[in-house]
Amino acid sequence: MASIKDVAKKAGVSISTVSYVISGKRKVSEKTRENVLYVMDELGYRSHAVAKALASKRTNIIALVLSPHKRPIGITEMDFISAASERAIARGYHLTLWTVGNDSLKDLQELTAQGLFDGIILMEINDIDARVKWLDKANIPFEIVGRCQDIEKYYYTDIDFQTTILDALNYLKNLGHDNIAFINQSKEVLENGYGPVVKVHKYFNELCNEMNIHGEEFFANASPSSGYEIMEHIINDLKDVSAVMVMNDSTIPGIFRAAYKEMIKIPQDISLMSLVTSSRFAEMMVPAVTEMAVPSKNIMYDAVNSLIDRLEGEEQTRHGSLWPCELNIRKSTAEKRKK
Amino acid sequence: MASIKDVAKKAGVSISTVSYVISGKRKVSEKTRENVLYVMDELGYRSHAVAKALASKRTNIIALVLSPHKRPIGITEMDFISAASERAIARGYHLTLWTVGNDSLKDLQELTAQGLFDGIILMEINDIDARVKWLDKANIPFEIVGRCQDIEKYYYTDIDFQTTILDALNYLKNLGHDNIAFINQSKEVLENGYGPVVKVHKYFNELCNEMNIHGEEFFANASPSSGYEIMEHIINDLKDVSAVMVMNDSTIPGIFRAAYKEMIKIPQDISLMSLVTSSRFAEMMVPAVTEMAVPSKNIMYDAVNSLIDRLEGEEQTRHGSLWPCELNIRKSTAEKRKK
DNA sequence: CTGAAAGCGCTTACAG
DNA sequence: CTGAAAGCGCTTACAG
Repeated sequence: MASIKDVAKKAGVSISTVSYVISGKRKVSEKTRENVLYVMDELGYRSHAVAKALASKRTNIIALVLSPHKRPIGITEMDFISAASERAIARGYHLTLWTVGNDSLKDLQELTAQGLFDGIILMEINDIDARVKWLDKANIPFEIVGRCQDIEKYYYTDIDFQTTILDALNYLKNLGHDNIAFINQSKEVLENGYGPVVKVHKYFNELCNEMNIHGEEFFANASPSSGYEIMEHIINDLKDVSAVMVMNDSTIPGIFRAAYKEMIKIPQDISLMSLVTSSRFAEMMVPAVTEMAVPSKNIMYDAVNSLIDRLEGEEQTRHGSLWPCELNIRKSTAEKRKK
Repeated sequence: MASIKDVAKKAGVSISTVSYVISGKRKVSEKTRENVLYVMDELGYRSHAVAKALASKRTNIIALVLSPHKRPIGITEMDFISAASERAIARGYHLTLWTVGNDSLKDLQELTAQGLFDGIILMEINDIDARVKWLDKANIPFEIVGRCQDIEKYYYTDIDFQTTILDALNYLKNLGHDNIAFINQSKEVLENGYGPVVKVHKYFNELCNEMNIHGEEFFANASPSSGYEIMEHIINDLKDVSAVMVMNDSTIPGIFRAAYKEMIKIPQDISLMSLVTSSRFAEMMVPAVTEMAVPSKNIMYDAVNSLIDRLEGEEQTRHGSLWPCELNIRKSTAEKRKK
């Protein structure tokens, strides 16, 4: 519990000198410096984060905002969180988790008013997002993980959905699949303008056209039963479909159940591929699911670094970066079977 | 950005009066009180968390310590984290995630020295845990999620493993299973004294004896392939085993794979039951797995409440509480088949 | 019932 | 190269 005052007294120098030894913001003679350092070590001095924050107007804490009620925290979200926490700590910051309720704008205002956070990382972005506008106007440093309207005005990191869908379709097409069903998230989420769903919806349809693939899109709730229903429909009514793509992890167990019930083998009869998933999830399925895996580490490293760089006043050349998902070929996809 | 000073000036009272209106720690005449409240609202005053923390020596931040490198964060951990964050926010606190590296004691010392945290929640406890002793000696309020040596000296919340195993064995026995294989975590983890593994190891063997069940315990790494190997062995070499119990989520996909390969049906030929799992995980399996689900909300609510109660100087009657896992019967268990 | 003032442990302009 | 001092925005004993 030694304070800077104790160190100063014992070292026979002023408080400011100790402070400058620590921060390096002013030249200190080598002799005093060494002496101060020695005393600091002897007393086991650690700077008091709160006092430092009050004086310097910097807390070294950043907040990650999540709304678990709107979008439950799954493995993918968890990967984001731990990557962010790791990166923040590595750069000398703390990461706090701020789980907001329904009125997320109001919660965000509460959060920032306390002056506890140097910066904010916003996830689960809608195309028109009141929080983004407010943070911008309030002049609070923030980083978007996702994209929204006028994204070029802000700092962001996101998945490159276009490349992701292109890579996925290419992979399936090379296996001979040219009639593909795609299970997206719910229509409601699409209409709310949730970025990933909007983008994937757009690119899937565009790229199928360009690539001469017959693509049919379905919207499912985040539940196994919803996946079950749609898969039943695909198996029974759409006999030409030979591959199913999903961007809705929760439906996957239902898809397997329907296939099992209808005696359809994955991948022999129908190939299954998951988009924007966590590897840890895809590996848990039996058979393990071929996926386009979210590069969560890359994304969060970028986001946290960009935010902290700005907080520390570094030059910013970058405004945003996009990371495609990575193809992990596992056991749920195979060549289209000859009829 | 209105400060307490602005409010005081505009309301025509002293700073201390404003402060006392906010805290309620001193009687203020109804008239002044209302006036101050009115001005506060008008100026949109919010107390500055950092200044408040420095003056009051209370930051209202608690830290949750995790070591993701030792024990990757799965769905169960995630449930703990979000329950804790939710509870903390509901009580006016922030929850920060502190992910420590290999030398977790040193990291913990760093963490606490900064004076940023009012209290600490420690998870992933070993039977002999240097961090517990150190926190105790340093007189830092902390709560243990788990148990260790001399646990009655500390505050803790944990799973009631004895009841959990008892309930699980009873359930299986009532289905006619009296020859049960149990897949625990690795021998290494057991020898390191990791609480859940030590306890389940003990109770499984004790209770099987008492209940006249033939129980055989296996130790597996946290990987599908490890589950695959053991399940192959069970199927081929232990023909009398009719039920498998697991406390090692990561092995489960491997167990299913081995069953599938050996043409063993779950649950018709062998029942499968998972212990200390998250429902979200168990429901993802096909078939959905019968489990003893971790009551993560209850546990974290208890832990966070107990810690905050102590921080706020409330009387503590409770020292520790134990929560049994809850039986969720799903599709992976059935009556023992007649030979 | 209320105010003036010290103090929390730092940072940083000001002065020498 | 270094020190004395103001100030960050609060809380709380002290005084009346």
